[in-house]
Amino acid sequence: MAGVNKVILLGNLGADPEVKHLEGDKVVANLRLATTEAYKDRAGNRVENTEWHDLELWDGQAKIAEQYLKKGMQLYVEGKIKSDSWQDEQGNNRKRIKIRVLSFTMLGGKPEGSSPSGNTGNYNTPSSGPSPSVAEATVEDDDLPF
Amino acid sequence: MAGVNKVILLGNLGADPEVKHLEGDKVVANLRLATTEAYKDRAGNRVENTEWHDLELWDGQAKIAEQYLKKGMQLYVEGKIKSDSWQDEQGNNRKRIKIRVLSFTMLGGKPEGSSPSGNTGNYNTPSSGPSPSVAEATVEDDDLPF
Amino acid sequence: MAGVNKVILLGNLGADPEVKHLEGDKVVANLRLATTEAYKDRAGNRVENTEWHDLELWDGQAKIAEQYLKKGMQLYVEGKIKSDSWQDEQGNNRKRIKIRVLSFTMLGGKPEGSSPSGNTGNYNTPSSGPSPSVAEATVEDDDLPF
Amino acid sequence: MAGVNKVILLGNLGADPEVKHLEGDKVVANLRLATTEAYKDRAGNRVENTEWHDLELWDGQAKIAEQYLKKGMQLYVEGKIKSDSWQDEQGNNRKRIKIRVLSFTMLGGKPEGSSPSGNTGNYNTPSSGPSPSVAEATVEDDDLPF
DNA sequence: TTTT
DNA sequence: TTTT
Repeated sequence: MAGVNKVILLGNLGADPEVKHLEGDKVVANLRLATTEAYKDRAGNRVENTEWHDLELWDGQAKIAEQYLKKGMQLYVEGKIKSDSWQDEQGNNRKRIKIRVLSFTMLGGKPEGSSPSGNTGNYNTPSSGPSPSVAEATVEDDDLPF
Repeated sequence: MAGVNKVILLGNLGADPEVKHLEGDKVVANLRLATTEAYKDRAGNRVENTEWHDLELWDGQAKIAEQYLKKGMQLYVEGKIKSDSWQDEQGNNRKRIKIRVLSFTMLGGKPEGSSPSGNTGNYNTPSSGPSPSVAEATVEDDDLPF
Repeated sequence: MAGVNKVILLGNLGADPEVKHLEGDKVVANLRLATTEAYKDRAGNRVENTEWHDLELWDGQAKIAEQYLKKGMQLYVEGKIKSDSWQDEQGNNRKRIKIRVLSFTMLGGKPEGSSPSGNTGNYNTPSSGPSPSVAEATVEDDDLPF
Repeated sequence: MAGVNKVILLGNLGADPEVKHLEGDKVVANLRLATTEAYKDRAGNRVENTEWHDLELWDGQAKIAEQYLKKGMQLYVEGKIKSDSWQDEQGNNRKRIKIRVLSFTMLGGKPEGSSPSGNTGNYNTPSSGPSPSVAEATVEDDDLPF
């Protein structure tokens, strides 16, 4: 029976993308995305809970990620859960879950009013952030705007 | 920054729920849900890909799961990704991901290939399926219909 | 700024699809889908609330809808909100909203145990429901399995 | 049968909230949210398509909206489709659809092209934007942080 | 107008 | 390891 396997995330990148160029023109990008949830506990104290997600993007999306995504940026992502299985060095069966990204939208990064100064290597250097022509587009799977 | 961490699944249960009654009236149910995706490969052959998800439900939801959910049933689920971290016997840091269920809806059905007659122990024995009063309701988190 | 406009529905068809074959091989199907919500009011009485949605499918999807979808069937749908504007006979500006379907999954129809007898023209005549080859596939936009 | 009726939107507010304080402490806020989609047409030209959504929030959410939401802000919204029916002045049956908001998250920002300085009356006057205690929280239905 |  |  056909099913549904859908993930929707909105959070911030913990690091710049890690991109690998494979043989046959394949490209894969891995991202770490943090989603933070805030609530009050029984004592009324504000508690924050952060979940880290491993995202995987391929080909056209991976290239866009490589070019535009930077540590700290806020991202909206749609994808699906995918598990990888392998054996570790001790021969144990291991399983890991990744989010295979199907589309994403860049929402910008640190809010306006924050000081961009001193952020060498930041996503909004050298000048003013992602180029509008990309920042305004939702990036679909296998979309190749180049 | 507030984020979004949302999972939507529609699939079939691979087994009856595993339910644990903990101290202090806490109840937890664990479910295995399969979501199947079908597509054609480059050669035009139909390929099926099944992903298995570990679901976790608590308290009121866990009790409903214990009473009504059975292997083979079709389920619509909303929840969020939650990771557990621990050390295994060899002292390795291990991480595992579960779907914390926030609401679910029973859709009936059983997986294809099962025998529609003579389903001893099936979810719709002894007579005619889940009681309407529950089968018709979406089960929200911390909902306690008893 | 790129945005998100996403609708997820799970409900039952109120009627067979209405299909129009337009010039240039274009096909459009219109569906009425009911989503029902049940809750208890303050007095503890069970209340049902049904919302009716106008769905629009095009081309390949429309043809699948024409062939397989029938009144009463249960459907999972993803799409987006689209508004149409026009002037009515009195010259008033009118606006109407439709759900443009991007993918759908057939979940079957009336639950097992219901009597299919006497349902002439029903979705599960003459024998045993939608053909597996289609019932098992999620139908994506512009997907043409014929 | 229990169903699903879910809407996910990410867009910008076209105006400040319209808030009405009703008898019995009820409060309702109406918002206009634009979601913009960009794509290339057959000729390769970039086309933008904006859809406007009518959002409705009640009580605690409406008060938060009144206090913090301003024209131009970027918002992530989850809700459901709700239709209102009435008769217009000519006695025609009319129907209108709103999005009943169940939770929302403020993402900051304002639409491109707006002037970042001299924003009198803007959402980040008089000083520095939404108070962190609210801006960081997702606002759930019937949540009353006051 | 669906479904339970 | 992000963000506020």
